[in-house]
Amino acid sequence: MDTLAFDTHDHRSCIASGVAQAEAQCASAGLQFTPVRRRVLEILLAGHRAMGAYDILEVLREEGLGSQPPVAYRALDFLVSNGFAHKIERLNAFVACSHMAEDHAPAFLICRACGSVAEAEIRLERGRLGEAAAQAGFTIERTVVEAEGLCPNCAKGQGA
Amino acid sequence: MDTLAFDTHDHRSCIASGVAQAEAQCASAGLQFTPVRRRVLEILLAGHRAMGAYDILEVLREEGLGSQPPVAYRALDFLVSNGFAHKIERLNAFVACSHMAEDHAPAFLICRACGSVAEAEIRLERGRLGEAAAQAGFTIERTVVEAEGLCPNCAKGQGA
DNA sequence: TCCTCCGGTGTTATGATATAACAGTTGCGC
DNA sequence: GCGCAACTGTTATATCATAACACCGGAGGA
Repeated sequence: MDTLAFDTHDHRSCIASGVAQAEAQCASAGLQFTPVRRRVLEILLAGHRAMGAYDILEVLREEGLGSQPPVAYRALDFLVSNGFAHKIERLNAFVACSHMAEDHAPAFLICRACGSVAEAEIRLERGRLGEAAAQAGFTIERTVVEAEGLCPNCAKGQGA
Repeated sequence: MDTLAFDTHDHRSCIASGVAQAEAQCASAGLQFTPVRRRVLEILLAGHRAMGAYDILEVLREEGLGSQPPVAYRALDFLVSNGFAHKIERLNAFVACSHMAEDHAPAFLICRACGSVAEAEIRLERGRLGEAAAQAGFTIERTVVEAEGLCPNCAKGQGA
């Protein structure tokens, strides 16, 4: 469980190491880690929270890296399909992946008060839903697991 | 596990019993089961699959029950908040609940080929994510669990 | 009885999210 | 040089969702 998102910390290193990992994986997989893609990943890593495509687009626009939605969506598609970022369906938003090295099925804890998002790993296939799916003959290819609630910081502050 | 959605069946009875259950629960909880709300639930039960708000709106419109988006969204909000229907975040769509009697955390199996959706029940809080969340001090209030893949029927037909 | 409040409905307008389609560019191998 | 493939830039539009306000009708008190 990665509770980083709920703690204060210096994440300059997250950004650097995230980008470095992505770069390395792209190099070894023959994928193009272009400026726009790199920049979008940096923005996500820097935000360290879920960001909408249009939030990201705004940053890109200020930097002259592209000003139309498809620019952001294409970069995000690339990052998501290659496991460098994830989409939070519940929020229609994106976060940088915090376990880039491993192949994994992501799960998220989303704080409804402060919007922070923590990434966990869950092997749904091995749990009850997985059993039920197997029994029904259903082949799971992809999972969306998102829990919404209150993070420790916000729970302290307001109780509800 | 409810694999109904993957079997052929006569679901006139699903519709009747679903509506009856909702009606009974509304009566006992002092909620208004108005014509629009009833009709939207019927449409969802009849579809027996995930439907977009605008799909539903189109039916309502043909029947003179309202023609603007808020009409559909309000009825859907009512049904979802009271557990008579669920939203599939992955599809931005809605399905009638198949376990109306029980208080439950829904989980879904979504076939990417035919679009059918089966509802299962899962107690995420009791699984690994629940443990991790508890350990991190995170309070889970609501969960989104959706597995995408191939249902048995589509797997037979096309393999991939 | 009448009034007021409240929840629901009808409508306009708009916001937010996402993609289709096509032109232009660059790098690469033949 | 040429064709191809991948990426980018842009226009236009599709799709999903809600804010805001007017109206209506029933419940309950004065």
